[in-house]
Amino acid sequence: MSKGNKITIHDISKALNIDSSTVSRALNNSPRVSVKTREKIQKKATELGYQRNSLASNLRTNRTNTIGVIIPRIARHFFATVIAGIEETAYEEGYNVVICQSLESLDREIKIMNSLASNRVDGILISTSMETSKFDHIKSYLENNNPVVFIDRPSEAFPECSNISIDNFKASYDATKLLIEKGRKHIAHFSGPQNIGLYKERTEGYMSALQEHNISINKNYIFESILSEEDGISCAKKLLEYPEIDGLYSANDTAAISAIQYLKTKGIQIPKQIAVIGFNNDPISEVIEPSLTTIHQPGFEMGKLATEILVHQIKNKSDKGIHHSKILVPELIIRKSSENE
Amino acid sequence: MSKGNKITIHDISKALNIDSSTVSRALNNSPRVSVKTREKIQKKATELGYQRNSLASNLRTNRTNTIGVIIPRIARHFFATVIAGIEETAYEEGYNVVICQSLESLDREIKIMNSLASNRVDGILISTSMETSKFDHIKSYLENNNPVVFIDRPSEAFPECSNISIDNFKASYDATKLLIEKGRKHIAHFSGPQNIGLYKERTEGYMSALQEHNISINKNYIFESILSEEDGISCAKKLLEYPEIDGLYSANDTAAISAIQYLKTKGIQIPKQIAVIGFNNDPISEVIEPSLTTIHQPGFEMGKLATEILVHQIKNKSDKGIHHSKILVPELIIRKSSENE
DNA sequence: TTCAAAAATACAATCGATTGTATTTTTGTT
DNA sequence: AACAAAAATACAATCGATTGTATTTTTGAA
Repeated sequence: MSKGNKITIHDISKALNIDSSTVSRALNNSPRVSVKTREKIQKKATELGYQRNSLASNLRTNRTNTIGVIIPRIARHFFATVIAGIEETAYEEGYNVVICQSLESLDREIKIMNSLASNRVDGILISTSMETSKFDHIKSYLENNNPVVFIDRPSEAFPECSNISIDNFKASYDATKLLIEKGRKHIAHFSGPQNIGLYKERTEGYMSALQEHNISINKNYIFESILSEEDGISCAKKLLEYPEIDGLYSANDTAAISAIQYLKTKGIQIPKQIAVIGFNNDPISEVIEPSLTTIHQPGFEMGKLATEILVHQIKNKSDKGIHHSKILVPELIIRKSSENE
Repeated sequence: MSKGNKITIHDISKALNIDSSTVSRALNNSPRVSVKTREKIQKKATELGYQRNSLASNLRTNRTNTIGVIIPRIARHFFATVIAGIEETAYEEGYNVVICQSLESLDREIKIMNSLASNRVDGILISTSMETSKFDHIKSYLENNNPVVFIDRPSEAFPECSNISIDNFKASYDATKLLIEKGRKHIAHFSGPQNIGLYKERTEGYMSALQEHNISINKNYIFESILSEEDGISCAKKLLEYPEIDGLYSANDTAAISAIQYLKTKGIQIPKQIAVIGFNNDPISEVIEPSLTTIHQPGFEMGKLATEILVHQIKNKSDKGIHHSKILVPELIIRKSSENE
C-alpha cells in the first residue's frame, strides 16, 4: 500500500471477487448496485486507501469538470476579486478551477491556452494580455467546440462569445466630470495602451466629459504608458512641465498613487493644487494620504457572472453561438484626493 | 473538424496509412521514426489541428508534469511573490503549476488535496491553513509515495519532508530589539494564533528580546487574534487602555496598518507616541503615513527553492525520506514608523 | 548478388475507469 | 412450484496515447 502502487478499482474487484464494473458503479453510487454490495465495496475502498484516478475517468467520460482561467496577474487586487467570484460559483456548480497568469505576455498566454486545451478543460474564462492582438490561439480553441467567456477585456473578434465587462466610458466620464464640477480647469490624463479597448474607452470618456463641458482637449495633457508604478512617476515629472494643471485622472490606481507620492515629494499639495482620481479601488487607495478617489469595479460579480454563463454553455453545448454579454456599472468612490476640503 | 470531434493520433494514422504507434513516436520526436515520415506526420497533424490529449498521455505514462500548489490566499502579497518564484522554476524545469487557495479552511484544504491527488499531480507544495492541526490528508498523500514540500508554515509532523521557512524568532527578536534601542519601554505585541508555529516563534522572539534587555513581560500587552484588518482595529482599541504603551510590534502588516489608521483617528501620533513595526512588507506598508517599518520575507526565493527541491524529489523518487529544509533570513526594513524623527 | 546488421515501421498490450449489453439471481404472482 | 419481471451482477469494448516486441525494409560490406 505504501509502496506507491496506487490502488485501482481492479484491486478492489479482486479483493472482493466482484467485477470492476460493479465496483465502479458502486463508487459512483449507481442505483444499479445493491445497497449491501455498495457498502461492502466502499468499505474496502477506504480500507485500501483507494483514490479515483481522474485521468482515466476524465478520459473515458470526455469531461474534466474543470474550468480554466487565464488572467494577466493574480496579484492585482481587481483580478483577485474576480477569481474569488469565479471560484465561488464554480465550486457551487461542482467545477474545479485552474488559475493561470499570462503576466501580460502573449507568448505565455498561448502556451497556457494550449496546455489547458490539451488537458481538456471544459471551458475557459479569459482576460487577454496587453500584448494580445492576434487571436489565433483562441480561435482554434473555439473551433474545437469549446466555450470561452471574456472578462474585463472584451474581444470584438468573436461576436458569438460572451463578454463580461464594465462601462469604462461612463466611469471615466463621471470621474472627469467630478473634477470639472470641483472647479478644475486643466485636467491631465494618464492613459493606458490605446490598442486595448478598455483603455481607449477610458480616454474617450475623459475627452467626452471635457468636450461636453466646453473644455478644449489638450493633447499635451494626455500621458500614455502601461501605467506601472514607474510610469506614474515619470508621467508625473512630465506633468509638472505644465504648471497650470490642477486635476489628474489616471486610468489606474497604481500610476495615480506613485504620482501622488512623487508630487508630494516635490511639495505639490494634493488635492489643493492638483486633485487626483484613479481607477480600480486598490486597497492602497484607501490608505494613501490623501485617500484616493477612484472607481470600483465589481470584480466579484463579474467573476460570478462569467462563470455562470460559462457553466451554462458547458452544460448546453447547443447554446453555442448565443452570447450573453453584460456590461456592469462601476462605482465612483469619492475620497479626499478629489475634494476641495 | 469544427464539429468538436477532436483529432486523435488514429485520425492521423488513417489519413496517412501509418500505424498510430509511429504517429505517436513522430509527434514525440522519437529517433525511431525517419525524418521523412516524421515531417509528413507533423505536417498532417497541424493540418488537421491535432492537439495531444494529455489525459490519455498522462494516464499511460503515469506522470503529469504538473506541480500542485496549496496556499491560504493568492491575494496576499507574500504568497503572490512565492507563486512567482514557484512558477519561474517550474517552467524552467518543464512543469506546469496548478495554484489552489485554501482560504485558511482545513475543509477546503482537504478537498483540494484530494482533487490534486486524484488528478495525479507529481508533487505538492503546501503552506497549510490556519485551521490545519490534523494532517491525515497529507499523510495519506505521502503514503502513496508522493513528494510534499512545506513552505512558510513548516510541519514537524513529517520529519522526512523538506520545509522552506524563515527564521521567525530572529526576525521578531530584531524588530523588538530595534524598538527597545529607540528607547521604547512598554512594547505591545499583536500576536497570531499560537497553535501555528510561525506565530508562536514570532511571539517568542518578541518575549526573548524583552527579557534579554531586562524588560519584564506584561501579558496584558500581548493581544492575540488572527490579525485581520478588523483585529488590528479592535486590538488597537484595547491597547489604548494602557496609556503607557509606547511601542507596538505586530506579527503582520495588515493588523499594524489598520491599527495605525485607527490610532491616528484617535489623535495618537505615530511614531512619536507609539512606534510601530509590522511583518511582511506588504506594498501598503510603503505608502501608509508614516511608512511602516516591517520585515521582508524572501518569498520569491522561498518559492524557487521549494520548487527546486520538489522537482528534485520527483525526479529521484529514491531520495524520499531525505529532507533538505532551509531556513532563510528575513530582512528588517526600517521606515518612519519606528524612528524618533 | 547475397545476406547480416541496422533502420524503419507495424502489432498488440496497457494505463484505470466507464458504460451498453448480456447473463444470472432474486422476487413476487398465480 | 413455475415462470415472467425486476434486480443485481458480469462481460467486454472503449477513451487516446505509449511502448516493448515483432516484422518488414533498407543499407552496405563481402
